[in-house]
Amino acid sequence: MNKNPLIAYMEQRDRLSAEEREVIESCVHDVVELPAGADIVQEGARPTRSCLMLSGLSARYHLMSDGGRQISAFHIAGDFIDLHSLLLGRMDHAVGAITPVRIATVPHEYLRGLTNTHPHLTRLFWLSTLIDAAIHRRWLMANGGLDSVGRVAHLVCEMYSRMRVVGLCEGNSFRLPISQNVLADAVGLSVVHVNRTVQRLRRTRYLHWQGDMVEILDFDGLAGLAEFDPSYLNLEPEAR
Amino acid sequence: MNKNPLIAYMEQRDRLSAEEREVIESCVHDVVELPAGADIVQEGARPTRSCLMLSGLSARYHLMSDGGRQISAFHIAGDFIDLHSLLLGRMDHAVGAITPVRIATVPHEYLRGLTNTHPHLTRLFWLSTLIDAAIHRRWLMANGGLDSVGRVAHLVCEMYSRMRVVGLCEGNSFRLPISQNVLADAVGLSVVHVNRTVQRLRRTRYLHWQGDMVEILDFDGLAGLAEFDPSYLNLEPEAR
DNA sequence: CGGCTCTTTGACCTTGCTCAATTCGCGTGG
DNA sequence: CCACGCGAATTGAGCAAGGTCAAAGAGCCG
Repeated sequence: MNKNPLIAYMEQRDRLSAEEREVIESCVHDVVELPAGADIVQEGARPTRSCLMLSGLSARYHLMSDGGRQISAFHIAGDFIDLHSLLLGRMDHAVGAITPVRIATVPHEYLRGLTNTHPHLTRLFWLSTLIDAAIHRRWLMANGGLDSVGRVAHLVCEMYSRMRVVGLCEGNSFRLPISQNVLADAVGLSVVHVNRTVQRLRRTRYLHWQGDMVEILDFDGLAGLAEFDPSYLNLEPEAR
Repeated sequence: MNKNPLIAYMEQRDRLSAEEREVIESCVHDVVELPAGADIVQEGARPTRSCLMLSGLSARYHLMSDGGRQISAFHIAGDFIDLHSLLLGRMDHAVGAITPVRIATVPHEYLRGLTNTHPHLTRLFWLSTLIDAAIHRRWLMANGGLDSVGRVAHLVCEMYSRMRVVGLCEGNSFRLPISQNVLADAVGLSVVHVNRTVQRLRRTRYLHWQGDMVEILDFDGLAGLAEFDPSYLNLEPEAR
């Protein structure tokens, strides 16, 4: 993965002109590294830059009054994690690094400038936030309508599908550096129950899940449990 | 409410030029009425027009394999219910009319044209989809981290806050034409449990809820149950 | 080795689900 | 005016998925 992951992300969805590729390339300028556990953006902040993930895993979350943490999305290389802060004033949630991350920070002025000069690129940026919203909807479906096994299976299917696009899979295997604690916060279950659910999932033989490594053995089987249909990820190139 | 509700929606978030107001006005052209229960957009469709709610209540939903329906958002006057179909190819969910609705349908070509000529308006359209996403996130928080009372209270707080903006409240009262069946599909609980939850909510004396009519008696009390903070709705005008 | 986080297990409890029946409001046809 | 039908609201009883508490392994790093 030498290629800029945002270009990979975009080209999975539409065709880019040479100039557009250059513009995107120029976004990767101010690169920052943060350790696992660090907050990339804090809830309530009013960022003046947006962050593009270059590597690692991060999560959007919100702290509940009982101390619990609810995760509403994971972000991997190629994801613009807080592009929405360009137009939304205050951050209504925080973004934290799950693993060590490398991110490029892009000034809002620069992005706003692009919206005045590059309509097509603007639509693609917009698109990426729309896909985020589609993912949120899917999580609502999964967390509201599936049992614990389905929820976890759904997350695995989604992360697998998204990681493939940006070249983070080897064959049917990928690293999912999500502890069961974090997993629990994402699917809205207790750690104990997540643990038992993962064990049940392993017993299905649809996947191997050992530590960080997940190998998909029967994607269709897994997708069946999760009622997973990847079309919400908009992985087909199309004129946008 | 003679005013175009989309203009009310936009002006709650930013200042509009006279020309922009005109452009928005011109979107309300092809008006359609649909009865309660009708599908406004079907899952899997590839719309060539987007729908703007003028009146009534609609819901985005997805049918689960067990026949259940998971609702991921409600839409009221002023909401662009499938603006995202402009850039996303296939609808990953359906939108159904909960009450009879009046909608304006706007051709995608027209909207796409605006993205080429009106950057500020484009940002505002983008903004409206970002607010939708913020609402999804909030629902994820509520449905994942609150008990049944909190979830229902959250929905009430949100609908109240949103309806006020577009002039659908009288004092502290508003119509919430959502049957307990529909409510159950939105908060991810069974009808029976929703019924008991609503009764518990009534006993708190934070609200009067009789049939369709909800009167908020103690918003802060309700917001406390729901951990509700309206800032995610971005109700403050700001240069975007 | 010691400390730390993550995983796993057991026992018991609670919230919310299912099934089934009753009631209520309201509009329609007789 | 009244019986009837129908969807929505309500209630009761028993069940089950998932939560809580507590403790024991496992893996990893200094």
